[in-house]
Formats: sequence, C-alpha cells, structure tokens
Amino acid sequence: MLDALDLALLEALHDDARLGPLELSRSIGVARATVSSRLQRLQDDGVISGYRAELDLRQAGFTVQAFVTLQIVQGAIDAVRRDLETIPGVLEAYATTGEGDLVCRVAAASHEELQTTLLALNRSGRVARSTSVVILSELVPWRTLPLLRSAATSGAGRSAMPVRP
Amino acid sequence: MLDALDLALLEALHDDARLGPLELSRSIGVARATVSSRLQRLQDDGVISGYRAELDLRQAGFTVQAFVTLQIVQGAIDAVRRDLETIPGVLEAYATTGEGDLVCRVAAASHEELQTTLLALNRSGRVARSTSVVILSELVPWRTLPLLRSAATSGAGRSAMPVRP
DNA sequence: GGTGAAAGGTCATTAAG
DNA sequence: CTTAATGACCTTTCACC
Repeated sequence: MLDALDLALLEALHDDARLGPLELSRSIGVARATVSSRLQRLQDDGVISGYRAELDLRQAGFTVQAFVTLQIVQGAIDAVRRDLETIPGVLEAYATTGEGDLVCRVAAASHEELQTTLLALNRSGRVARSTSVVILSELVPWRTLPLLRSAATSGAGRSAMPVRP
Repeated sequence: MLDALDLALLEALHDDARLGPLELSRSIGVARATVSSRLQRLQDDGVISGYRAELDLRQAGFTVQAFVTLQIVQGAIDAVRRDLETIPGVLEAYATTGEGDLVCRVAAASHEELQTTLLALNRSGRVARSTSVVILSELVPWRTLPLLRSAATSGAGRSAMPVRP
C-alpha cells in the first residue's frame, strides 16, 4: 500500500518525470537517500512502470480519434490482435465483455484517413461487425492520481511524514 | 511535419524520458547541439506535451477497468463533466458521437468497488442511461509511435546525417 | 572545451514500530 | 529487534555557458 511519501513522489513525477532525487528531496522535504530508496522500491514493485515523453497527437497532426467496438468470429482474438498491431492508427486495444468482443482506440489525421483505417480493420476477414464512435472533445484528461490518493494510507499507516531536521 | 531525426528522438524519449541530450546524441548519432535544438522545437510546437512517470494501476492494486458509455440529459454535458472530475475512479472521459453522448474509462480495485463507482456515476441525476463493458485483457498496449512513423517524411536514413532544411 | 552541479553508490548513526 | 530515514562521504557523469 502507498503512504503519503510515496504519493508525494508519484505526484511530483507525474508532473515532471525528469526531476532528480535531489530536487525531489528538496520539494518534498525528506533526505535524498530516502527518495532514492523509495523510488527504487516503487520501480521494483512495478508501480512506476516507466518514464515516458508524452506526445500530443493533435499537435502532431492527428486530430481525429475514435473508439471502435469489434465483434469477431469465434476464437480469432489472437489473430485479430496481430492484425491490429500492424495498423499504425490503432493506439490501444482491449478484449472486453459485452456485445462487442474488443474495443480499440484509433487515431487519424482526417476523417478520410479514419475511414481508411476503419476499412483496414474490417478487411481483416475475422471481424463480423464494427461500430465506431468519434471523439468530439476531451472532458476529463487522463489522470491516475485521484484514484491513488483515494487509496493511500492517510498518514497513520507508515512512519514517515516529512520531518524537518 | 516530422523527419527521421525527430522520430528518432521521440522513439528514444518514449522508451525513457529521462535520457539527456548527451546520451541521445550518442545513441542517434548527431551532435549534442542538434539534439538540444530539435528538442526545443518539439517542445515549443507542443508535440512533446510533457514528461510523465507512467504508473501501473494493476501493480497499484486496481485490477479492474471498464469503458462506460453514458447517455445524459440535454445540455448537461458540462455538469456531468464536473461530476466525473470528482469521482476518483474516472481515469478519462470524452464526448462522443453515437448513441451515447459520452465515454469514460473507469478503474477500481475490485468488482465491488467498480459497482460503487458505476452507482456514483448514475447517482448524478443527469445520466439517463449507462452501459459498461469490462476490460478482460490488454491486446495492444498504448502506443503512438507506429502512427508517427507512418506519417514521417521518410528521408535520410539513420546512419546518414539528417540535415535541417 | 571547461566548469560547476547533480547523479549514484555506500555506510554509520539514529529513531520508531 | 527489525525496518526505515538520515546526513555524509565518495566518484563519475552530465548540463550549461
């Protein structure tokens, strides 16, 4: 379980992943060695899975995104997954419950290009039916911290809150 | 438009956002100053929108995710957006075309907790109908590079020195 | 290219559960 | 007694001018 110090580290690194141990230790108010060991633990536990540069697809010219639900023929999920991997416009894909078997997220530079990508999906031969909804606007940008905050031990669980020397 | 050098930078930083200009210049094979100026341009253009630590929700204990489609009452989108922001389990939300007006992604530590979050969504009063599909497995992990590669000007190779126009 | 500043590692000491 | 945090040391490496 995460405590207040873990959460402070995650919050800081969520804003800027390139902050170093020294800067983190100053902004949070704990020793540098403490920051390092906690970060090591978070990485070893896999809570921090990596440090990534975030790319703005819109600024890169891909202004259209859509959620696509696919119904596929029995037992073809793995084949469809391989097909999806070869289509550049597919940003992510998940197997799901419900009427569709699979939901994927697609990006394109224009509606025409989106249509091309959707046709590529259907051309797979293993796709029985597809329905797509186009994203009009972003209401809540991607975030994970509120969820982590709601689960963190509120200070009583572990020892260290920032203590001034 | 992105060229081969931009793409190489984005690929490297997508793997590890904490690489510095020196290490980038070595792995790509261009001068340090070139890397710095290109990075500056990518950031100024907003293509690189930030450097973030990627958190693994599953490792943090949130093993359940779902896509939720909401139909809402006329003109209540903004009110619903504010409601969604207050619910920690909501990871992201988008206004969409189609039968639903809105699609959001929700995470929870268990099916019980997921149900609690779904109930919180419906309790909003402005939600007419909601349908949710639970994510069973991740078929294609989030990626943007294939799309960027497909659009990059396929000019100079990587061993040759890309020259800025 | 040179320089000042961090990163990364180790360790003895201290405090707390 | 076990676990964690601390501050201080070190060397190497990087970022900025």
